[in-house]
Amino acid sequence: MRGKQPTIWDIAIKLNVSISTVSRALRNAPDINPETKKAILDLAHQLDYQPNTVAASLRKNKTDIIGVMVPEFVHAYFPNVILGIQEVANAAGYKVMVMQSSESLDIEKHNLQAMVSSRVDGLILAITRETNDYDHIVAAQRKGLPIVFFNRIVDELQGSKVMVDDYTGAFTAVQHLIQTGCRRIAHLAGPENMTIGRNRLNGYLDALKAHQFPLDETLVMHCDFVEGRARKYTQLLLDRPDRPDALFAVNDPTAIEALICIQENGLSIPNDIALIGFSNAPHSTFVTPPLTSVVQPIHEIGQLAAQLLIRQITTPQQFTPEIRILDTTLVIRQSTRPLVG
Amino acid sequence: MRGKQPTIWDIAIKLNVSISTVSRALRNAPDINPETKKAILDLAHQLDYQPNTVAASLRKNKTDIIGVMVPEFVHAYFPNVILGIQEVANAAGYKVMVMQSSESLDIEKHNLQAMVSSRVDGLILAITRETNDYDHIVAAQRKGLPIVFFNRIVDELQGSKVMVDDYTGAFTAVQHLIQTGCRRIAHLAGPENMTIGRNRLNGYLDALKAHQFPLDETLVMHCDFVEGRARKYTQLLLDRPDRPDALFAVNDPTAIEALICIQENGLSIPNDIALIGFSNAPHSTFVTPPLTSVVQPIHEIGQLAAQLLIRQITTPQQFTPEIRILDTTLVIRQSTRPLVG
DNA sequence: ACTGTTTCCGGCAACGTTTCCGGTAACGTT
DNA sequence: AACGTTACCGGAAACGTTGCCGGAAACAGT
Repeated sequence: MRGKQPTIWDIAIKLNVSISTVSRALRNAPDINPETKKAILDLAHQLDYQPNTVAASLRKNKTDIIGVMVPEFVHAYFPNVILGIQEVANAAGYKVMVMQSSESLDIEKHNLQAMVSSRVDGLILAITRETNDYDHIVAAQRKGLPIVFFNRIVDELQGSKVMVDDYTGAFTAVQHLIQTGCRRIAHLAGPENMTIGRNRLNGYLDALKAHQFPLDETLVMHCDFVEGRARKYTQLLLDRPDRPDALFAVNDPTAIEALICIQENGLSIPNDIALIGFSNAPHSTFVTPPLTSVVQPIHEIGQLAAQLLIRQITTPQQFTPEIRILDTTLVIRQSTRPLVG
Repeated sequence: MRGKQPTIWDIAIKLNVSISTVSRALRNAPDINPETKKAILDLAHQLDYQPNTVAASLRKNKTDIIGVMVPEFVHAYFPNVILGIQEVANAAGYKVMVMQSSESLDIEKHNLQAMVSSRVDGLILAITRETNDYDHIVAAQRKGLPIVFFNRIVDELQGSKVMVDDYTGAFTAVQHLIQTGCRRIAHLAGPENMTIGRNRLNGYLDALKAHQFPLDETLVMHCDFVEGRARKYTQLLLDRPDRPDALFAVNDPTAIEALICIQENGLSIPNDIALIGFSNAPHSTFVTPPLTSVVQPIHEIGQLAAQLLIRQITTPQQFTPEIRILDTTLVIRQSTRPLVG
């Protein structure tokens, strides 16, 4: 930004008042004459004055910026929660600064540094799939940076967290597969160090157990959110003589990879293999057949995370970490068999 | 950010040097003794010192932040160009601040104000579909804010622009429909005030003309990027006695709406109706049938936009607006009929 | 011993705000 | 007439950097 921008100084001089008065007028403080205030506001408008927030931030020791870091945003999930975040953040007078770590721990560290250097007032964070030590995050927290976690939750970190009821969601999904006649159900799983992976796995396991299904550990494939792995592992499953007749995927992108693989093998969904995803990315409705999926309230996750963070920022003294668990619902489409009876 | 962070002052005192020296060490200036530099760097590391960039920005009159504003990022297009932007921006030492206008002119204005208030060094901008006056943008430019435009381009604005060869892309697409035997080709069009809409429309029209097709203006439906409209208009087309046998959509989200509508009417793609999209959002490969589409180099668009912007920021004196037009390629999948012969 | 040059460092003024601490004038109250 | 109160305003110090300018010391060349 090259061209000199007008400052409160310019306004003050032109109106023969002090900069204090101008400042008072601009952020409508009480101690000011309505007339002078109007004059200042008019001139400010006429000059198209835009306050220099970086100066204000320095002085106030507060940037009114909320940082958001997500592993990626080419799939629909994260953009949608960011939508929710922006909604409540903007309403509360905060700007939102989005960064993506591209599932890389190094970039995550680097971005985190940039965030604290930029003195964001708080951070909403979904860690990388490869984030396995948390020193950088703890260090930032110790510096006083409020962080709320979502989606990629990990027990080792403390702070507010918003998550969904992964266990029940998974349980219901697998139960539905069982009730529609599936007998060998495989799981394309997420990373086990995250609750998102562990809880969905446990829901899967417990649903099998509840229906007296034998446990076959070779049926859980750890795709761990890495692109392309679901496709490979699905192929492995299809090549087995005791091929499964259903797949429960840890999320929709994983499910869609599986779907493509299944169809490439000339198998039909759901007759040969039933398929359930998790997340309900919008385009899970576009694929053929439309994907049965465990829907989470994506938008609400973002809103809630922002609310918790803002509360922590504004009233830090009475802050205690809060863990919020939102409900999921199973949306049945055509990638699973119809319920008989 | 509550807890007091260490400053160069703390380092200076503890080491009995001046803050100037600390500053020199930190941004490795030449005039400094390697030993003192090492001592400072060590202590900085030990204290986990993170420079206060807002102070530095104020002093340097430069934030090293590039703003990006897009109408939305729940579809894959914009996230992907942002990826390209971040790549070159980060490599050049810039942070990226992303905002979305949600296709609302008011939000666009508001966000733009926030951007100039935050004193971003430059802006990469795709305007809203409802942006029809440009005063706010021109005002920002007059203040010295470098802006490069992409995707949503408009003749009334000047500045660097990166776009794709919409005309040729559209022409080739429609020509392909003709060559595969389609005889009544409709166009689900974009807004005509944007070159993206106008050029694709012209490509469509000229392709028809080049093959001596009669012009039927009732076959171009102005969907203008508004959600749901493509579906409605496709239904109108399908209800006509002289139903078209092909649709050329202004972009992929529009195409997918049309696809759903067609299938709901029990018609087959491409036999009853062939369909071509534009943009190649990744999930256009997931739908059934996979979408024939005009592919644009999305990633490259972002990279190029960032390069142009950074050049303008760093060497403003020798700046002249640059308009870059990237090539598209037609990727043929199964939503169009096979080429005979 | 003198100048000139190099190497390193400190002082200090900015950058544009906010905000505390007063101060003055006008007014009402005793 | 003296005082307290109110309403408004100005001065000035911060916030944490950067970067110019100058200065001291050390060293080289005459």
